[in-house]
This record gives sequence, C-alpha cells and structure tokens, in this order.
Amino acid sequence: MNIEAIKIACSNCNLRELCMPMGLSNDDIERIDELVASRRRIKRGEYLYQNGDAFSSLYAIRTGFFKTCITTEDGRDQVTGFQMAGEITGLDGIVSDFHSCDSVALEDAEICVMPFDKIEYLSREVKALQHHVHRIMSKEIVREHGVMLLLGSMRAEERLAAFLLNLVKRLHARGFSRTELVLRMTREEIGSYLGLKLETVSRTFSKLSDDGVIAVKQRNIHILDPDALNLIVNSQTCA
Amino acid sequence: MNIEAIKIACSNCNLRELCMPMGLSNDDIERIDELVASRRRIKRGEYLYQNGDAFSSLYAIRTGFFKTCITTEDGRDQVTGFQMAGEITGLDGIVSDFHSCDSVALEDAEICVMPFDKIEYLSREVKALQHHVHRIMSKEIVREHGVMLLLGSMRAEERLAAFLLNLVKRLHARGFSRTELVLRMTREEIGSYLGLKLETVSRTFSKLSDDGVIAVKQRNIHILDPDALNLIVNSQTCA
DNA sequence: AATAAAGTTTGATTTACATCAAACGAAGCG
DNA sequence: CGCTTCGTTTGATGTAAATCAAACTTTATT
Repeated sequence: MNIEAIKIACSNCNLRELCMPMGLSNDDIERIDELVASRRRIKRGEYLYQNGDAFSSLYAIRTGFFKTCITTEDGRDQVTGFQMAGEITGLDGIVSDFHSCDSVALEDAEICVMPFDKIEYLSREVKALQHHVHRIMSKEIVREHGVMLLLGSMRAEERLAAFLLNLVKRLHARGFSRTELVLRMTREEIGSYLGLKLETVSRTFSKLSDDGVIAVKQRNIHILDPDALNLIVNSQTCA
Repeated sequence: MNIEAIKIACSNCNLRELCMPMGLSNDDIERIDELVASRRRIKRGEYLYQNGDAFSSLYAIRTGFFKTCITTEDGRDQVTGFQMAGEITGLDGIVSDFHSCDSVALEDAEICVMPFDKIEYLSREVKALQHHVHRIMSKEIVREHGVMLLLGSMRAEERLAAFLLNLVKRLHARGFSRTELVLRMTREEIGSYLGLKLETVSRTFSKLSDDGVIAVKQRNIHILDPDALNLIVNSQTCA
C-alpha cells in the first residue's frame, strides 16, 4: 500500500469506531481498506451532491456537518436530516441511480468517497461489512420513523426538545459534552426539519430558556435541566 | 425440489415482477428459490410482528394489506406506512435485531417469511439480489423523505391528495384501476399517517367530494379528476 | 333480528402555530 | 471602518386544524 492509500485507509482512521468499519474485526478492517477511493473537501455552503446528480458513491463524513434536503418544483423545502462525523450519507441515490435530495455542508468539511460498486463487491466478500451496510440503512429507516412521529404528533416544544436531545446524544458519542452544544444550522433549517416556522423555533427556544431548561446564547445551547427536557418529550403535557 | 418447496418458490410466484425477484434473470430467480422459508396467514387485526419482537426475517406480502406503526410509552401512536402485495416489511428490525414498530394486517393476508440470514447468504452469492435488497431499503428511505415533506410542509388537503395519488399509483402497478380504490384503513389510521385528526380527514374527504375531485362512498373512492388532485399536491394554493 | 360496538360525518368553539411586521444583533465585504 | 446582508427575536393578528360534541351509519355480537 502506498503512502496515499494508507492515508485514506479505514484501518488508519480515528473514526473507525463510529463509521463504516464499526464492529469489524481488525482483519476485516484491513480487507476493506480499499473501500475509500478518495477524500474530498467541501466548503461551507457547497453541495456534496444534488437532486438529479448521478449516484455512484456513498459518503462518510470525516469532519464537518451536513444537512440533506428535498426541494419541490413549487419551491417548498424540507430538511430531511443533519449528518455529522462518522455518519454515512447518499443512501437516497441507490434506488434510482440518481440522488433525490441535496446534501449541503453547514461548515467546512471533509468526506470519504466510497464507490457503491466497491461497497457491494466488498460486502459480498466480507460478511461483517455486508451486515453493517444493512444496519446503516435500517438505522436510517428507524430514524425517519422517529421523525414521522415527531412531525405527526408532537407540539413545537416537544419537537425542539427531542431535536436537542438527539443532537447532544450523537455529539456525546463523539466525545463532546452531554450538556453543551453548538448548533451548526440556522433557526430556519431547524424549523424546516421540525415542520415549524423559524419564528416558532425562536419563540420555543425563548420559552425553554425562560423555564430554565436550557440557556441560549445565539447558536450555543447549554442544557441546564436534561431531565426536564426528557420529560417534555415523553409526556405530552398530560391533559 | 419437493412439492412444498415448489409451492413457495419465487420462480413460481405470480408476484415475481413486483416483489423480491424483481428484475432478476430467470437463472438468478432459481438460485433464490430457497429464500422463502415458509408462508404464513395473518387474520385481519393480527400482528405480523410487534415492537420488541426479536428480528429474524423480512416478510414479503403475497395478499392482504398491512400498516406499520410505532407506539410511545405515553400512548401516542404514529402509522409509519401501509404495505400491499409485493412489498417488503420488517426492515426496521435489522439495525438492533429487534423490531421497533408493529405490523398489523388490515385485512386477511398471506406473507412469505424470508429469514434474514438466508437473504444475506444469498446476497453474497447473487449480485442482482444484493443490489435489489439495497434498492428496497433505499426506496423506503426515499419514501420516508416524501412523508417528511408531507408532514412538515403540506396542508390537510394536499396531504390527503398526495396520499390518494400514492395509493392509487401503487394499486395500478398491481393491475387495479387508476381511478377507483377501496381504502383498507380507517379515517383514524389515515389521519395518524398524515398527521391529522380523523375529523379533519373526514372533512377533507367531504371537501374534495364537494369540489367534484373525488367521489366518496364509505371506503370506496372514485377519483373523478386526477389532474385536479395532482394540482392540489404540486401547487401550494399559490399565494 | 336485536343490540352493542366501531367508525364516520358535521357543527360549534378553541388553540397552537403561521403570518405579518418591525427592530435588533452578528457577520461578511468593499 | 462603516455598510450591507443575513439571521434572530419579539409583538400583534390571523387561520388551519384540533377539540368538544352530537347524530348517524355500518359492522360485529348474541
């Protein structure tokens, strides 16, 4: 393996506990070292892929923060997810060989390009990789079920609480604080994801702040009372 | 192959154009004939699987109609999808080895049990099956993106129009009418799926009926003006 | 067939969130 | 540095859908 190949090998990556090689034996990780064809830097605001682009690869996020969103002809826009380091994006393109949503970097980012034919080839060779790919897709399906519950039956305060708890949980798995987080997205993007208008998002932040549940300073959020936040999500105001 | 095995073989199934063997060559279909371990009959109202059940298999629907739903501790309920003949259900269980939602038959049904370890084994052998499994999961992800858009940014009338168009499209692919359909679910279940209360669903049916877009007789829907229905979905009242 | 239970429709009222509007703060740019 | 742009907050008002309520229809049960 040459220097360039070593540099992008999963076996040499500090995210291997979280990302594509998660749960694989050391042997298997070495067998999938050719998975990543290249790395790519994406500046804030740039697209990783866009609706209509030909699908060829999945992308593993090394650094940075992304949103995925769908835009309809009539100009409606829906953020379908936010992705951070160690997460895989691009799954929407498999079914039709074209991407059906946009992926946008919310901060300068670096991603690993994993050609999907290589993923399929290696999945046939490495059982653990095959199962992991299946799990990644199933996990995305289950996540979206949760979003459907949120959009279908939660009130604004519950939605925002669930959103913050989800974010902080994923950040904590990456070694960040359990109580402090920096939002990488605007109020409008949060609103789009949660099915709310940006004014409602702002008001709800203010409400949670007034209630002493969180402290808000621009995009810096400090969770003061995690239990209260959990309670907001799990009990619908108990009528 | 004995009589019993032939009876449940994909190569012998009238749904093979739609279901698991879709797009496979005749050779490949024969190679996956052992995919279905058994068939199971489910009566209306019975569970195919439930939240918390151990995951072992995916299920292909031969006949009948299902809903999947998640129920939270606090009693909230969200229908996450409706499944009909030729569609695959159970994908939610892959990630954690336990099902995270319920699958309920909305009419007497018959399903094919496909043990997931067998799917993975055959996917390693048959490239076309591997890719098809990936496409099925990606398709579900993309479908859920659409539901997120619906729940996040559409008004009641748009949601119901989109729902009817989606149902009739899938039914038409199965040889049914492009304009007539029989709803297998209650107004409440439609409402749960669409993030609306049953009264709103009922009112919206009445509205569409008054406008001459559809004719409603209990659960029988006749689409009188497909173009109008499409227009409702694609243009947000043009403010 | 009678009765009960489940599902649906329609009306009156309430409400959570959207919309409209204005001011303010932070950040990017010439 | 001042200027513009973008993002955020807060207030006043409007509205789509929720809630409450009652009648009605269909389906299940005995």
